[in-house]
Amino acid sequence: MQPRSADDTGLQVDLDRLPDHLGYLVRRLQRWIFKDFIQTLAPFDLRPAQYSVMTVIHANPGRSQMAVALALGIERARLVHLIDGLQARNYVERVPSANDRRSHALHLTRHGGIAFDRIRTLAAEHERRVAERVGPEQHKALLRLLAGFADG
Amino acid sequence: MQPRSADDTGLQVDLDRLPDHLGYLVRRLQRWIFKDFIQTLAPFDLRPAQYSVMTVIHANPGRSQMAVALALGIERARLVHLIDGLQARNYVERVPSANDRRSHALHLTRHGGIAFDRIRTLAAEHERRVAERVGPEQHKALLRLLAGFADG
DNA sequence: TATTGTTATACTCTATAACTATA
DNA sequence: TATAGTTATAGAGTATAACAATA
Repeated sequence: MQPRSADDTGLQVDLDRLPDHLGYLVRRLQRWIFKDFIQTLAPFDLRPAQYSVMTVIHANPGRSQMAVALALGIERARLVHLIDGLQARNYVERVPSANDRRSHALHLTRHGGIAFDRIRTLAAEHERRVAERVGPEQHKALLRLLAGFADG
Repeated sequence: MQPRSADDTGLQVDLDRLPDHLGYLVRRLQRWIFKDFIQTLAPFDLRPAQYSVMTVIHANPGRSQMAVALALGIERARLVHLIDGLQARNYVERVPSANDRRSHALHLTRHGGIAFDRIRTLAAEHERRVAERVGPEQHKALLRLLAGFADG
């Protein structure tokens, strides 16, 4: 085998000022976290966005798609497809709203509620792995530092 | 105008345990940061991934696409398109490698180097806005907490 | 046999615009 | 006029698989 060359993969690469950009660090962490979430939730084939939608519907039954979209910072056009998918799996139902015939009241179905119990268990397991990865103290510090940040 | 109804947008929405998930908080922060980055760099129409690639090539001229891809955690198939775009704008050039005829040595062009100087200025301006948004102390704390995290 | 760059495909997510039915 | 939901489109990013040239 040849000695590795000057432009080879094996050599260290200088990231220069990238680590001074919070966006760079945050993005890399987020990718790792999402990858672990998706793997952990693989038995339910549930992605982070779907989990956040189910969580909000579970905690706020009867709210409209707009309310959920605004709370999560998801485009309402995107939420349509997310709800479509969850509805197709019989996790979520759109109930005609009594007050405003334009909107739907969102609820978890019975099946969705039962699934959500187990989904939550896996999500908690995932979070333990995140804490382990970044360090328990760092995990607490990060939750505290980022608490209440809304990207409005 | 009617009083707002029970499932209306105006009411508070309970996020339940979402804020205990680091992934949720990190994702929302990352979206805000990227949005600001894209706006700030709009004069160059440069996105975060393109900026990271130019930064690494600038700091490590002559390295291969694989080396850059590994350093940034970008799929090599994806990097092909990123380099294509930067090359089409005459920011980056692929030079045939002397040692390994399979690979290209990546360099910023003269034009790319000049642009990068100004791009860096805008990126620093962006970072000041990030620090302002999360708070200067929190910004420092976050950089320290996330330093060295690699999503390998 | 393994690696580099490339092409191709599929899916997720973001961003917009336009349409409908209601308000 | 404005809003809720929907449909459609375009682009970025991720994940794979396969191929040619080269190691």
